[in-house]
Amino acid sequence: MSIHSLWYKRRFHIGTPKNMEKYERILNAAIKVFAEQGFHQSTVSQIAGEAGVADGTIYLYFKNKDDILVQFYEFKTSQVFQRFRKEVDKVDTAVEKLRRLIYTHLYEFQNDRHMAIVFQAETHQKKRLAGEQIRKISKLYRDIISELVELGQEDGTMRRDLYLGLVKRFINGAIDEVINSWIHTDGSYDLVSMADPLADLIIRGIGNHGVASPVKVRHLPKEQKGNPVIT
Amino acid sequence: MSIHSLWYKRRFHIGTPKNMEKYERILNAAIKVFAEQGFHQSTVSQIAGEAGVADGTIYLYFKNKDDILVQFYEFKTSQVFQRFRKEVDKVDTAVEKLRRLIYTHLYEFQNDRHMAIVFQAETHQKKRLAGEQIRKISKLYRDIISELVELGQEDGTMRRDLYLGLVKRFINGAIDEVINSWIHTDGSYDLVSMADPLADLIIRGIGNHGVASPVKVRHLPKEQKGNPVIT
Amino acid sequence: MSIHSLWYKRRFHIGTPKNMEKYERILNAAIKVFAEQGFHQSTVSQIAGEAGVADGTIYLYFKNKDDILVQFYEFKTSQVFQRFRKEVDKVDTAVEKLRRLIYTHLYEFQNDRHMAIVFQAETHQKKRLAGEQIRKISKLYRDIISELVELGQEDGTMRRDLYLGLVKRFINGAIDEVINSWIHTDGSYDLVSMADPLADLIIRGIGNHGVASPVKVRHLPKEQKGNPVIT
Amino acid sequence: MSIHSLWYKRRFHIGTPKNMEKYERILNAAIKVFAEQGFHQSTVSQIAGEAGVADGTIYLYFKNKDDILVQFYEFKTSQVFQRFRKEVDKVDTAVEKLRRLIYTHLYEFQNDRHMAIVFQAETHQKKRLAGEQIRKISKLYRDIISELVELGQEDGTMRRDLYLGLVKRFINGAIDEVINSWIHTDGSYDLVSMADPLADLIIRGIGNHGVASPVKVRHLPKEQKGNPVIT
DNA sequence: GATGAATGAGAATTCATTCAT
DNA sequence: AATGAATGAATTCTCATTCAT
Repeated sequence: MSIHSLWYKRRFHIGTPKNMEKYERILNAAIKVFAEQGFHQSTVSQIAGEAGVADGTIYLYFKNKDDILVQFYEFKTSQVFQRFRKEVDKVDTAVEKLRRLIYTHLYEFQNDRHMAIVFQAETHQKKRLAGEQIRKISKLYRDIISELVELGQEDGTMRRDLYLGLVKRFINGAIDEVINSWIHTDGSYDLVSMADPLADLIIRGIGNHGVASPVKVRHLPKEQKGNPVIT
Repeated sequence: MSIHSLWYKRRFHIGTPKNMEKYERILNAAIKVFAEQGFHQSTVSQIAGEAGVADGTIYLYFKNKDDILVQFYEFKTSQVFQRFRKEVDKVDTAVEKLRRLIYTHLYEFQNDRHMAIVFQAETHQKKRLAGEQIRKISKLYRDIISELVELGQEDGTMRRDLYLGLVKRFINGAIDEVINSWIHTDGSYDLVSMADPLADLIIRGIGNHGVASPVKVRHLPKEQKGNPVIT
Repeated sequence: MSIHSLWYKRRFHIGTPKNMEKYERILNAAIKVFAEQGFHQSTVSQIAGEAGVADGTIYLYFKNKDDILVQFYEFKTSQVFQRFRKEVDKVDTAVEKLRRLIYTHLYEFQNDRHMAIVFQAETHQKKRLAGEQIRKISKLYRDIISELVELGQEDGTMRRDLYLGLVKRFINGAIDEVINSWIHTDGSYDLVSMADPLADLIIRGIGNHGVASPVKVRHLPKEQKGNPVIT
Repeated sequence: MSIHSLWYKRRFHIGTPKNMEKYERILNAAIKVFAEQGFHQSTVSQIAGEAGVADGTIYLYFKNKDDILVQFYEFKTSQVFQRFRKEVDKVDTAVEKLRRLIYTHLYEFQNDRHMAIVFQAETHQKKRLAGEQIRKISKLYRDIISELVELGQEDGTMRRDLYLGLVKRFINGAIDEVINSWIHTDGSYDLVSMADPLADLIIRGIGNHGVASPVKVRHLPKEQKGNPVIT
């Protein structure tokens, strides 16, 4: 009867604990291997070896190699991102929410380095294997930021002249790159300790407002807009 | 000396103009193909086809497939980044320099979309094929930012309490993600128009300073640092 | 004697009725699956699924996948062919015997389409998995024809100038192809209705004897024998 | 430029003689291997080995393993069958045409035993890989027979009470099985020598017409039609 | 006896790279 | 220099068979 494949069970959460254990073992092994070598450089054999199962066993739990990445997002990453939401909901003010988002983000990624590496690498691919899943997660993340900024605008702690679409990317990107750097220095420092200074930068910017000379938001002359003057 | 390979010549720019033309043709074809399919999904045959040369010809100009990516960074990307340096040097104040950096960055990436896509995707891989080149470019970029921030601190337009290592990433990340978003929406809007608002965000932050309630830089209680309190 | 396999019992018909029932269930399921997909395209899992048993159970009743085909011939097909013998024995004249053979053949194959399909397909393979069984059955079939023709020659209803080896194939082939055509048109017409006209053709041939111009059994000129004259 | 694949050239006959030579070498090697082991038991490696090329080379000339079989029918078998048509057209009377068809058929199959084996085996599969090609060839063959019989009916040498659809299968099947038998006895006798006796059987049938007792076309009693009486 | 998860040998296919022309 | 046919190592995936439960 068995079509020799259990992966669909997983999708619908009907697995027995025993199988679940092996499923997670393979998934974690895969993430480790992906983190070390990148998705395309990794072979199914390596994953099987790392998980301590036979090559064929992988295919009982995953449709194919790509599906491992898909499920990484669906099953592992989205768990983490749902935790962001929960954490953010625990505090009330916009600024506190932002701090907590950043803190949790860095905290979770620091505590699961392999996930962090795979997430950062694969999410930046244009042709992504797990496009659907990534889109769902990104949406969740940007929704959190949107809410948070809108709240801040209401309670007066955040500027009202902000283009939300840009702000979301601005915040997201700043956090992302801090994580990236940490990854590429092999996690040699405490990522979480960057949370507060980073939140501070996002909120206050790097300008020295109102102190010495107030920032003159001097825009580039119009003619430069269309074409950068390479004088 | 039956030279069946010219790639080392290229590296040191000793190619004849005629060959140079073919070299660039192949490199551009490769970037286009990489942008469309990702490095690993692209085949040497596809690149050759796009460049209008035979498969074997690729190996007269490049050591191997990986080398194409290496030279993309060495030859193409670094050109662009050197232009950043030039542009930034043209203005004097820190804030102007920052604006010009962002502007040029977005401008150049918007004008060479294939480069932008390949750069964003491949640069985020941990196991990078062109690690050395990327590091050089990143260094160049971060040096520009460092200088710029230090200048700003001297002339009083930028905060003096900034951890430079973090600021660099903060700025880099914010710009990066704005580009990423643009790529993933298929470049449907004018990326360059984001330059000024983005510079503004980086300088002023999102906080509403001195207006209503000044931002209380309230740090999370100490005990939360080690472990996020999931209360 | 931890017997984890009963297949040898089956071979000698010592199974208990209960097991026999499961044995037949699996065999029929296999034939159905083989008929639909061909032997090589069919998987043991599919057969198990069709039979409503676990994959491993198959191996309690059959030595391996090939053995299913072997037993198909040994157990199923040979039953049918023995029925041919019985039917033929019921009538006395050669012509009646031939008619009855054809009729029964078409009748049985029409009534067990899966058997017909598997039989026709697998019997024509040169490297046959069940070679021994097929040979036995073919022998049985040809023996029937031999007897029948010899009888016909004795009672004067059949020509005496026949090369028996050829006649057997002639008859066998004609019947076979009629069944084949029926299979490949998805059994859309009544196969049994072909019995009489087919018998007629075998007995009378297609020639218009003694009516208009008697068939001149004109043989090709000698020189054409060794090599077809492609004039 | 090359997509590393030449098979489409072959399809449209644009190959250079040199490539053509290799194409035919592979095709013949494949047919030999298929004949010896059956299509499914044969591996691409075996074919490559037999042809004296690398495994990958196969894929320059054939889309995939299945395509080898498809092209066997399209390129090799159909050539042979077109020769049947030519031969048949060379003579005028129906009976001569039939003799020549049978003769050529046996002659060609005897002279290309591997082709004969593969043709007989794969053509009888219900789920055929080269269904389209087989259908074309079968049509061609049956058209020849149709014409031939119709001609015979006109010139009075063939019976007018024939159901053409059945006659075609009757003739086809008789020839087929003679070839089959020859294959399965490892071609130990002269197949072509069967041509005349076989043609004779087809034309005259096995009945002893007009000599002793004329064949009473006695049909089985009606009640036996629906259900064979297994008394 | 029955099960079905696990195994791993084996097969098809791809593609970077070479090299004779 | 340029070509592109040929190569064969490497990889994914399948599935018959086993065996602990």
